[in-house]
Parts: sequence; structure tokens; C-alpha cells
Amino acid sequence: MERRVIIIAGPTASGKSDIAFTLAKTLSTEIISADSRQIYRKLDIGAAKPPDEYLTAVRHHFINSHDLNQPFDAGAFEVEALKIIDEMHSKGLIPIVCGGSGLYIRALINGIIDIAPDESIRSELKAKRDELGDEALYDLLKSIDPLAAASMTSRNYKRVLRALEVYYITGKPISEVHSTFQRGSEIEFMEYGITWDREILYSRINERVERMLEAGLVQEVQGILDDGYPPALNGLNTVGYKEIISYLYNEISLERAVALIQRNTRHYAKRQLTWFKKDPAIQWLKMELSGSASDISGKIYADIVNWGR
RNA sequence: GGGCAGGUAGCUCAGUCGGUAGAGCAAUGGACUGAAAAUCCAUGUGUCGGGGGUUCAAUUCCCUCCCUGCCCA
Repeated sequence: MERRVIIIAGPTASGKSDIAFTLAKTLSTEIISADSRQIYRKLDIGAAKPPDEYLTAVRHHFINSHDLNQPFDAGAFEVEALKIIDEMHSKGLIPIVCGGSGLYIRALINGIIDIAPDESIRSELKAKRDELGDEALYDLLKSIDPLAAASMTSRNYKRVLRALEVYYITGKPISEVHSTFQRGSEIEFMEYGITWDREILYSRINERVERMLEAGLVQEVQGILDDGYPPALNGLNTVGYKEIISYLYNEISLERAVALIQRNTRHYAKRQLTWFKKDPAIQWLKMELSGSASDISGKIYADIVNWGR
């Protein structure tokens, strides 16, 4: 039988979770979340996790699956998600992948080079960066892999660091590794993108942030810090958390923190839109104020019924 | 009704001793192949409140009108 997977992507606050949930109930299937922050336990309010009713009514993979101390990344997501997809297919279920982490979705669909981060190399490079600065690392990359260097700026140190890391692990320039990489797959992905008029999306974001505060975001963050989690954890380098942490450290006012969360979420949504726009396989479904999650999930359901006909 | 202070980019303002203007914030476009809610790049034409006058030239000076705020009646 065909190996189908439905993907529901889109910017934050677009209502993806509702659509995925409604569709999952209709299809009696499970959801594979593609969200780099919702994997973490304790990041509930700020990460805008689906409500508990959803989580108990439909199985959601990759939500509350990790502790804040555990690193996770797109490569791990690819491997583990493919495994879950296999299992679901063998049970005759159509997996619904839902999330806004573009890199995770790309890794799942196209694969990602199979070179895991090496912590010792990484910390060595970080030390080098602290000592010599961004320019020196960039110059180093230029001499090793001018092609890759040309595709990034010296200040984008994360990409420079990763390119160097791959070189030190494999002995090959990352540009070469990328150009020769290809992962085959039997899976047929159906991609949908949820979108709104920008203005409406932004007001949804602004309102959602207000609701997060009412729901106790400050207390949630305080609790995480009280549990001893260091603010430097990647999971806490997240919109909604970093700003509240800054407030709790008396660096900014609560009012300012809220305004920053709203703005940073808007910026984030824009970046997601930029990312997904580049994917020609996505079929965009525009939400209207008068519409509902079931309208959209109904459309997708109709597609599925007609699939292959 | 009178006095004072203002009306300049979406917002808050700066500025032009007359040669059509610039910051912060917001906003917009983009990059991205194992940290991705991360990280990074690029983008500022706006009847300088309306009208008139002086001038080669007015957003800048003068007159007048409108609007906003404060004070006095």
C-alpha cells in the first residue's frame, strides 16, 4: 500500500494544532508534532502546547517527550519520526505531521546529512571563537571551504561553527557533503500550509501572548528556574521564556517583556512564512475569521479520499 | 474669548543660521541542510497640518486658517 503522510505546516498561532487534531479524530490516527520546543516537558504555556484534552484524546508524538536537559535536533527528529511513521503505516494509519519547525520538516522529507554534532569539537570551536572572534573562524572556513563561506556571513557564527565542525569530523568541506547527500524515501508526503492575512495573524499572536500571561506564564518560568534549570539551556532560549527570565532577573519590566514576546513571536512567524514559502510542494490553505478548523480539516480530508483516484 | 507649547516616516521625536530631512522603536523582504521559537543579512519619498506672502529657492522666515495639549477667563 502507498506510504502516505500528511504534513500540516504554517506559522505559529495559525491554528495548526486544531486542524491536525480535528483531522486526526476523523481519521482515527495519531499526530507527529514537528516543533522543536513542544518536545520539552514544563514548557507548556509559553510553547503554546495543545490542551490536555487533545493530548489525551489523540496520541501526539514529540510532545512532552524530552526533559529540558536533553538535547534534540533535526537529525534526531528525522530518525525517530521515520521510525514512528513506519510503525503507524504497518498499523494502517496515516500519520499527520504538524508543526512549525521548518528544518525538522525538511529533514523528515528530504533527509539531513548524517553527521551528528561532536560536543568536544564544538566546545573547542566555541573556545576559539571566544578567543579570536567571528572573523577568525570565518577566515578559517574560507580557506577550507570557500563555497560554504560564500553562502554565509562571518557574524552568523552558528552556521560557520557547524561548517567547521563537519569538516573536522569528516575531513570534507560541508559544501561537498551537502552536494553529494541524497536520501531516498518511499513515502508520499502531502504538504499543507495554513495561512492568514498578516494583520489578523499578528493580532492573534498579540492576543495569545496576553492569554499566556493570564494563564500564568510568569509562574511557569519561575517554577522552571526554581527546579534548577539553567537559563542557558537551548530549550529556554525560546520566545516567551527568555523575555520572562529577563524580567525575573530584574533586567526589564513585565510590560516590556510582554511587548518583546509579542514582537519576537511576530518576527518568528515571519521567518516561518519565509521558510515555508520556498517549499513548492506546499498547498496553502487560507484561514478566514469566519472559518473554522473543521472547515480546513474537511478540505484536507476530501483530498485524502480522492487520493490516488 | 485670551495666553503659551506643539503639529515632520506607522509611533516617539530630532533637524534644516532658507538649498525639499534623519534617529530609535515598529514594519517589510531575504538567507538557512543535525542549536532552527536558534542564528544571520538587507530595506527609511515622508503633500515636514492647509492656504497665502517674501525669495532664484520655503518644511525652515512672515501672515492667516485648522487641529491637539496645558493655563487663564
